[in-house]
Amino acid sequence: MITNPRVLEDDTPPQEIVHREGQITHLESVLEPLQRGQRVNGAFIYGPTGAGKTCTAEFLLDELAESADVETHLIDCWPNSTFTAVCRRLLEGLGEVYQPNTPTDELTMQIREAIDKPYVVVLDEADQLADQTILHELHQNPQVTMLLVANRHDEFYSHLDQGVHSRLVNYRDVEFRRYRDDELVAILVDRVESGVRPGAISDARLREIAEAADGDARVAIGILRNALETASARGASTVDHGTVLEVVPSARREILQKTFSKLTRDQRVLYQILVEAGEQRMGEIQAAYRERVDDPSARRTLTRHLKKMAHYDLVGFDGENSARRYWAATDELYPETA
DNA sequence: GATCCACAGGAAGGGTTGGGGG
DNA sequence: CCCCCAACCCTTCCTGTGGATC
Repeated sequence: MITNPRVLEDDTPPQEIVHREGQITHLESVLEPLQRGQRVNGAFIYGPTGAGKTCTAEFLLDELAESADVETHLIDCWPNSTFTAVCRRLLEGLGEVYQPNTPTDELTMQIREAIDKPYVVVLDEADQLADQTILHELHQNPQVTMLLVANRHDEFYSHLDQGVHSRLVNYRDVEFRRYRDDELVAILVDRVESGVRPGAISDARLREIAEAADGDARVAIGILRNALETASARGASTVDHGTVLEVVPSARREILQKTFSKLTRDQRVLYQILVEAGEQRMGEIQAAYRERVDDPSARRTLTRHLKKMAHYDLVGFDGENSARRYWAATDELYPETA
């Protein structure tokens, strides 16, 4: 049934980017002066997960690298949130040797010297940067064009310090909204055409998958793959309605599991507490946490964890200051660890 | 409306870790 | 093998603010 498993992985780039023409045109026009060797400030790309931000950014980088004399690079700031970590990725991308324990000002100099022609860098998950010095540094380099990618526009800008903020004012904003169902169907069709035996899955099934995915392309592709694998394991020749409905939870759980695996012990305990107790305030969470852990971390650390988990969409919260309440975003129990 | 409380989140300092050089 | 240094994560301290209470 599946002829090319690779195209059913959510991190495989699509044959062609569908339904992002507006954003692509906009970004191309922003980057266009690079073709004539002129300086370009950059852009701020924002929207929910699974809306095609990273995918589109990668596409633009490839396109640029082919058409103009520019160096391009994409850095995921989620695992590279510190100044040094980003510098390290930058240097590696520039073909330089990164020497551990180099003082930060030397790293800065090394990067300045290594950038000897126009350089376009995508900082994916830019809202995860713990230190904004790198934004400052890259911005003031006339050779560098930054494409910043994050989930929420206002949240990102409000966390910038004044100096950086005022410099990014003239960055162009490019919004990616959730995909509509018909757009998700088009994305799935693209995958099916290049990786699935013709006739194995009908348009009606693809539409059901799109509806269940709730605007998230990554989820949609996950459901598609699960449905095909399940049907084919049963020896069926086509995917039926029941199979789609049946695999939705496991496809979602699969994505959740990936996220779970990145959590620390403290984060797992916090999540468990929220699943079991429902909506909680910080004081209650901390009390429950202290009962379960021998060497509890401080309150400040816990709020940091919760914030981070909220970014993963594992935890939700609402309210300001003393009115704040946290809850688990799903009711999926943390898988037992041996 | 004054006061207190609970909390968020910034800033600064310390402990720990790990690589490099003597 | 030991010391130094940088990084990084955590803690402590602090300020600001919304909500509750009287």
